[in-house]
Amino acid sequence: MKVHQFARGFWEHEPSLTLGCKRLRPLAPKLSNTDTISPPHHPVTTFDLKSFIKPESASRKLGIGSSDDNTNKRDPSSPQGQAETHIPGGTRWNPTQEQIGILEMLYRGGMRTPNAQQIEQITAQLSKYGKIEGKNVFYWFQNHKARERQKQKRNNLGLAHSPRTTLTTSPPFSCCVITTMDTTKRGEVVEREEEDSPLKKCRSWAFEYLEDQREEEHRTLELFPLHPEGR
Amino acid sequence: MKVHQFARGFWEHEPSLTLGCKRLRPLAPKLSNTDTISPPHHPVTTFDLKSFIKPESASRKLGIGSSDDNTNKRDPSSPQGQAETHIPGGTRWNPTQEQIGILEMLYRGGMRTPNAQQIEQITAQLSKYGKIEGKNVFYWFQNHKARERQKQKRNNLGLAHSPRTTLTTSPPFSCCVITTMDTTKRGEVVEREEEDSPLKKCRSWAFEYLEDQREEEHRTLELFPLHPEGR
DNA sequence: GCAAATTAATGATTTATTCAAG
DNA sequence: CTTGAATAAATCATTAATTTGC
Repeated sequence: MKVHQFARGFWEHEPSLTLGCKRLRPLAPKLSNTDTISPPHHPVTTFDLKSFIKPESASRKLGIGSSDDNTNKRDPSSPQGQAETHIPGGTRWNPTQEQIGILEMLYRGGMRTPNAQQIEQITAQLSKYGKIEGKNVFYWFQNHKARERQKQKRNNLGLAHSPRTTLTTSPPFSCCVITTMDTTKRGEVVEREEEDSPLKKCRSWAFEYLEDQREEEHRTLELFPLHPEGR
Repeated sequence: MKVHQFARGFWEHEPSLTLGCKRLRPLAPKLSNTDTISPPHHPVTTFDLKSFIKPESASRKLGIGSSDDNTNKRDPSSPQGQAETHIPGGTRWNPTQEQIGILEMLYRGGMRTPNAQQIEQITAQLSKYGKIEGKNVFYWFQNHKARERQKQKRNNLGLAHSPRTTLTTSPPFSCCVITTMDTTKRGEVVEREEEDSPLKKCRSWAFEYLEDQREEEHRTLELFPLHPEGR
């Protein structure tokens, strides 16, 4: 691996003096990290996070085994069927097929920037299919939205205009392909796990969730913060 | 009507504040931030949460319209969807003198992007001087950093530089920028300690906090992902 | 058939912009 | 006009695909 990491964006300061004086004092043994003090957060989202990880450091290993409280649970009974095993213990979120499916469905359904409450609910649902945190959901929407935009922009450049705006990308939502699914509701884990079952459930949940959200809008909405997360 | 959810702001809520809106409901047992923050032990805390509000598009509105979403989007005339949906009482943070003082001190001390844990601690401290939430702290750093940069850029342009490049903008952090503190910087602005304790304490806290942070860095840092958000 | 070496995707952060409260 | 808040755009970084040499 390489770790090149240089300060980005200095268009703002020239190489004039100081360079040499920059980092005297090691006090920031930040390994190879950025200059800031640490990891960050987000606008409203704040999630948190891991901080310094040294790519090559051997220390970080996945499975550390000790999973204290929250550790992952890697889906409960998930047959998942995939031969794969990414049980990462630790790095970035690696979405499962089901999770992606639900997210895309929500996206197609019109969701773009879910609020905290929605994120929480979505996360709760998705966690049935694999380890996931709220921030992952948040990021997914941010990235997906941005990348769909890029993609689209690229396409537009190629061919401008055209009255046909039918796009496969994000249909109005109402129409759904999902409808029927399985009437069993989003009941929790239905034990019958067939290969189709999981996906089916996902779709079902997403569909209902969107429906609920729509109703919510009509209704008043409670606003109040939700809980924090207890840390 | 609109009233959308507005969950904004939860990040960390203060125990008692409440905006006067409807926010009954105790919700989660958040820890009191003023209290000690050390929970069991979490490597880096995780804040989580966010809020984001989608004006109203998400579900319904979008649905009906044609897929304009990807079609053109980015219509210059229509900036972003934010706007509207403003809560009545929702007001924005109005920092007190003490709070600003501490924040600036931390900034001068090199802090630029505090992580969740740091934000939490800072917030706890600042809440002694007025209502404040974690996100306010986060935003403050974001904005301050960005605006210092702008300011600096403007200056550079105006003066075509000059050997003096005050690096107030983004010092790598290591350089001791901090020294100032109470050593009587210029003596002017500082009202000296005679003043009352408030400011003094602020400075004192900020100073010590930075010191602690530095030590922290030397010390180990655990790396490994961390837990999710609890709940 | 593998596994190092590349490359393509995409998760996670940071920076730039925008909007509006005061 | 200042600046808190929120989003979008740009980047960075890591993982999964894919390719390539053996």
